[in-house]
Amino acid sequence: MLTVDQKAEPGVSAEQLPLLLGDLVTVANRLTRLAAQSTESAESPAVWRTLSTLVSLGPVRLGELARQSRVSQPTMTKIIRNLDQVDWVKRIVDVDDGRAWQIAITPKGEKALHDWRDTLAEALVPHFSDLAADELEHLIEATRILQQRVAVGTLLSKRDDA
Amino acid sequence: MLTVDQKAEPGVSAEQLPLLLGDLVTVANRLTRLAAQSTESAESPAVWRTLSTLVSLGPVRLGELARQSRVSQPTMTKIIRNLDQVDWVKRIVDVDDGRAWQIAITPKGEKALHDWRDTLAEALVPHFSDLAADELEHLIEATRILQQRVAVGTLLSKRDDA
DNA sequence: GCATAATGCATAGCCAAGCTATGTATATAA
DNA sequence: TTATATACATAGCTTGGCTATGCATTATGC
Repeated sequence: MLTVDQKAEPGVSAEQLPLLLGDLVTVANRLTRLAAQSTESAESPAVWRTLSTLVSLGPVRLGELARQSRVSQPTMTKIIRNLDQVDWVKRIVDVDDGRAWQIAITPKGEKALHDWRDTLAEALVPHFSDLAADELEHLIEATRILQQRVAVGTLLSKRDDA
Repeated sequence: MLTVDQKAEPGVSAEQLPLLLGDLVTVANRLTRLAAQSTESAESPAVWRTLSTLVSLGPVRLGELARQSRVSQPTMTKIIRNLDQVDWVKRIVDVDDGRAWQIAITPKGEKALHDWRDTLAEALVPHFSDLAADELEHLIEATRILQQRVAVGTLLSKRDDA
């Protein structure tokens, strides 16, 4: 019976997966808009995404930060210039390479990110506070799965590194 | 036992929900970037989001479209101007109100959206094709839940309409 | 019916996040 | 040493965001 189940499931995902992905990406973008509008944040998702990456990875090269954020290097240069100006990140000379910078989040940047997350939670909780336990479980697991799958370098083939 | 379970769950969600929402919004934004980068789409998420809304809702007023997309009206005016120029949407005189327009998606726009979704699926499937059946189930359910919750007008309190 | 207020959309102006192309300095390879 | 590659900055462009304002139409109040 387990063998039969395993044979059946790949077929299901092969049929459902493409449709799911379209819906998933669309609703993800809607959620991003909901977050932006409900927090009335003066900063953009790119800012929070960048700061989150620095918290997760620690100090990292500017180019690597761009890669992790899935944006071009000049875009990241611009984002960092803005964040540097408000002291949310700092540039550290990379002693191993005279061309490179290490970018690190500052305590001020960590606080800003923390504040944003608090504001976000407060704004969004009313949309989700009546979730049933199993629904909440789905969201928790889906978040975990997505975090794993969107992480840079996890593609099954080498295409993601191309 | 059911009563005990129900009493326990609200407490869990009250503690976990804020943290989950921060992670969820962050990963949603990452997914949007993954989608944009892997499809190499010349169009932005705002375009696909707008076209998707028109498919879902049918012809709708420009201002209502802005509201459904959670952007300001002038922003939507700009987006529609671009979509009108490439014949992905059409403007229809609103016979009930001389100030208003009805905006509808064209067959050409529907095809463009369909093509994008195909391209998206093709690009993203390698990231998700090895999902276990239960993982896939979590994503499917989470997508359904999010679609419900980000829909305009579903907030528990009236704040979303303010 | 007329005056006033409200509404729907367009325009204006600004900013930030995206991109590709190019430039400059440094590091690596031959 | 020279040629090539790499890391980041700059330049220029576009689009999606915003608020403020303008204009025409509609709704409301008297």
